[in-house]
Amino acid sequence: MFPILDIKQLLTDYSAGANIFNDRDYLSPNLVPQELVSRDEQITQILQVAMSALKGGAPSNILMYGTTGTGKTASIKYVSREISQHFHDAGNRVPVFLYLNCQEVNTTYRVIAQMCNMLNPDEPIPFTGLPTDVILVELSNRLEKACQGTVCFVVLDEVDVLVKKAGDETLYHLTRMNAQLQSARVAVIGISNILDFKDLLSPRVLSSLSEEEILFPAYNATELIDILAARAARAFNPGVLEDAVIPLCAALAAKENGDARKALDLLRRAGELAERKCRIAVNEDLVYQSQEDMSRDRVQDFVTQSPLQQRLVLLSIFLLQQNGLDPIKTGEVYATYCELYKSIERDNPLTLRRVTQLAKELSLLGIITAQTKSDGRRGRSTYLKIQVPLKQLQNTFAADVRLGELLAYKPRAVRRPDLAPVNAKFYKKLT
DNA sequence: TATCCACAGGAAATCAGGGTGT
DNA sequence: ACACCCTGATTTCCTGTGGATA
Repeated sequence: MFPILDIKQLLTDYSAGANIFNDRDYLSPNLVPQELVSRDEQITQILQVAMSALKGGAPSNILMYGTTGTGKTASIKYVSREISQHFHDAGNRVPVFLYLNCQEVNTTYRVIAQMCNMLNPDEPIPFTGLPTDVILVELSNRLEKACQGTVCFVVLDEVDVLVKKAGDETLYHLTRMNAQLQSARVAVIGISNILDFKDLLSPRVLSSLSEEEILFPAYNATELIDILAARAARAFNPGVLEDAVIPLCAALAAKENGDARKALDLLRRAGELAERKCRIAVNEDLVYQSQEDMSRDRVQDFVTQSPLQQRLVLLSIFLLQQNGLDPIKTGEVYATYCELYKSIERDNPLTLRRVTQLAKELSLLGIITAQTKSDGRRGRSTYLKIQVPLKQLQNTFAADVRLGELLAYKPRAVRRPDLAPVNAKFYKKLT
């Protein structure tokens, strides 16, 4: 017989816990609050530039910088909401704000197509197939129709991702758009997470895009406390947060680059944990636990969602580290990857070039560290090391249908450390 | 001090898979 | 049916490099 799940008991337990949340949406990083903490200066700047364009001046393009969770996106959304409301209330033509996230929309074609679709959803542009210059013409037609006599603000969030991937051609087209338009005008607002974004731009784009630059510094712990307190007052029911909770979330997030998004996430998770555990209040312990959960979930999500090749590369590094190899060099990782790959697939493994690329991606995600060092005559290589708890990775791999059984595998580099280091000829033979 | 190792990583090409208009 | 387009993943080709060692 299966044990019988006592639903009634669970329900009773659950109801006995306090009602933690009043409205958890207030802890969502996507919510644009009524008041933005510590961003008056930046908001004023955006507003000035935008209003000058709306009064008929030549629209200036804006570049906004700052690391993740410093309020860039929230500020621009806040300003666009206020401006739209203002023009609406005054009975004037409301300016158009097109918001695009370049993490998702990351090629010239897609940006232009997406803008077209936002301006006129009734005639969708196919997601591939058409030449880019054709949809550029279509875009200027649609801008002319939709923004007659007013300004279209094109907000390109995470614009650095777009430029890194597709170059600055998109920005070039957009900043030149005004020359072709009769009654509508376009202003580009680029939001970048990296501070040296301008280095990625060619001079022809740089001069027009960086007409106005606005810097968003990281929040310090005090500012984060203000932000959290304002949100928590609406998100939680009175009395459920212990006093130390908000300062702790703020301190933990301040340590990690002053990321408000992270601070909010931490607070929300702590609340959810209290709810699940039927507690009557949120305390420090729950915050620490949530922090652990966040790191675990991040790794788990990555491993379960990434493609086979990426998982194999991570597994190779894991096995080498698990078996005590130190340091772990790219060459050994590649050899191990090939061994693993051949044991589960018949066709060719990836080349070394691609595997180094995948390893680089792992290090960008913070799952491993990669440090390039020279061993003199024994060559130059990158030393890799896993940054998350090995136990955590082991559990995640163990649950992987395809890779679970490979956990017991001992890489050649571990079995026969006496063998000569792998070299270019060796790789040729493998691929 | 010139050499040489074991890669790093940029650039361009290729491939397969999804489309388009005529 | 055909010529042409866009995309993401990958390969191919290549030049560059830090520093122990001959």
